[in-house]
Amino acid sequence: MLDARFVRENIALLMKAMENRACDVDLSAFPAMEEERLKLLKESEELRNKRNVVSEEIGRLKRQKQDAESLVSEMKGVSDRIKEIDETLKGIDERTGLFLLNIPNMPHESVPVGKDETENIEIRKWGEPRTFDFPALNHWDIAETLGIIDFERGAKIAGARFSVMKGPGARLERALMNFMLHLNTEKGYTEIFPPLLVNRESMTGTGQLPKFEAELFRTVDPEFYLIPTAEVPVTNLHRDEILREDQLPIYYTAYTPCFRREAGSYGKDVRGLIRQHQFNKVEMVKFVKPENSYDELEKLTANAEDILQKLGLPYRVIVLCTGDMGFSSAKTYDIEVWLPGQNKYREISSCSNFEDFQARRANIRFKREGKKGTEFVHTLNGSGLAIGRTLVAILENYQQQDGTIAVPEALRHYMGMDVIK
RNA sequence: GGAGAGGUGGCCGAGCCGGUCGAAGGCAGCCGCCUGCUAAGCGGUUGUGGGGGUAACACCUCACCCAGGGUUCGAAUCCCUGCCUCUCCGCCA
Repeated sequence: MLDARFVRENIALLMKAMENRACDVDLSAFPAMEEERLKLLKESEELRNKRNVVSEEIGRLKRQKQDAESLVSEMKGVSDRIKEIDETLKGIDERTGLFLLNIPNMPHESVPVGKDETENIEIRKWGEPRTFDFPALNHWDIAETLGIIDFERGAKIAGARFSVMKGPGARLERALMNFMLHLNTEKGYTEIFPPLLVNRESMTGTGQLPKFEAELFRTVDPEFYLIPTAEVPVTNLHRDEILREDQLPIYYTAYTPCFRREAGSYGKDVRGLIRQHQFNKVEMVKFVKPENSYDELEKLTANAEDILQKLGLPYRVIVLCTGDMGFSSAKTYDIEVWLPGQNKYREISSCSNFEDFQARRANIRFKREGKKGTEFVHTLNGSGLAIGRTLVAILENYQQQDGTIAVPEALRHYMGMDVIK
């Protein structure tokens, strides 16, 4: 969320930013709405002030057993008027609030302007895509042959976009989770295992709601939302808190299952493990001081890259252009891993700086030593990494002619085997 | 699931037969005094958000005693709803 004051004072700047984002929110009505809101607010407050003063006077008169009837009836009118104004004000507040909640974040100045994913820019590449002297298979073919992923039964017991991991497949999933958590915690991230169902406030805090309701799974009675990423519960850990300066930066890492409706993605990645309603992910989340957040973004991205390097998986890093960035982000790097089965790079991590966008929504502040007042922290997060897609990358990159999979060196300890066969 | 108790400032804890309560007292923190140093002691001070105001402070004002409604001239205090915590019983991994 952006600051109401900022919006009304920088309307032109903002309209340009929204255009770059290919976002169609119409900001033109906002200044007039704000003017009206502030006018009513002032009137309401003045009346309240009057009521406070006179009510005190009434109390004094009554204690002295004097007549206060005329004042009482006058204040009755004042209270009615306040109620009336507040009613109107409440309507405007709701509209303003909803309006602000639906405006995406402002892109950072370093973000390339572009309309969609075709205008993202490659920043760097690591590793050479391996060449095979046999036809490289898709991970679903590899996995089904090895009997380590069962898509059919996944569909039977749950539905499309669900799958069952089995034997070494299940073990590989677990190995990756442990490997990533170990690596991240060694780098100073504190491990968190949060609730997987959260309330509406948490979803609003990180920006999923109110705009993206259709992408979330929800329980009915009582109402909870299933997390689409650990970003939600972990960032909301400090919702409505004021942190001390010396607590920052805070680094968290969390393994969680993630649940996504994938509404509107019909026909996309229908086969295999790439796009599932339920998948596992290890996430990294940071709370930092504003002046450090872009350095922290670079470090965060490097941490995610390190995992791929240790696994020996070729990848590239791209910076998303203004038109392709997520709603809450000010700047995002995507890391794409090489998939021989598809002969292309596919997203495996997304690292973003949200600046104070989420912090303002979730009311996460900090207090500087010796300074008055509070400031919003900056929040960041990145996958480190999406486990399902990492597993896909391993199957496809480490496949061997005989259909077996060489286990990457770094995982052997966790797998207790060198080859999946 | 049944029966009770409760949610007050950074923490503990009064107030809760409505007005003098942004809220006693204690602790912690900060500033100063005292002191050879530390401790003790003394005095002062310390919340958040909005609006206005200032070059910046100061300052003025509104709101906030879990949340949302209601009663009232006036609510931390009374009423209703929700959420959360705790105790006992039952059930369960």
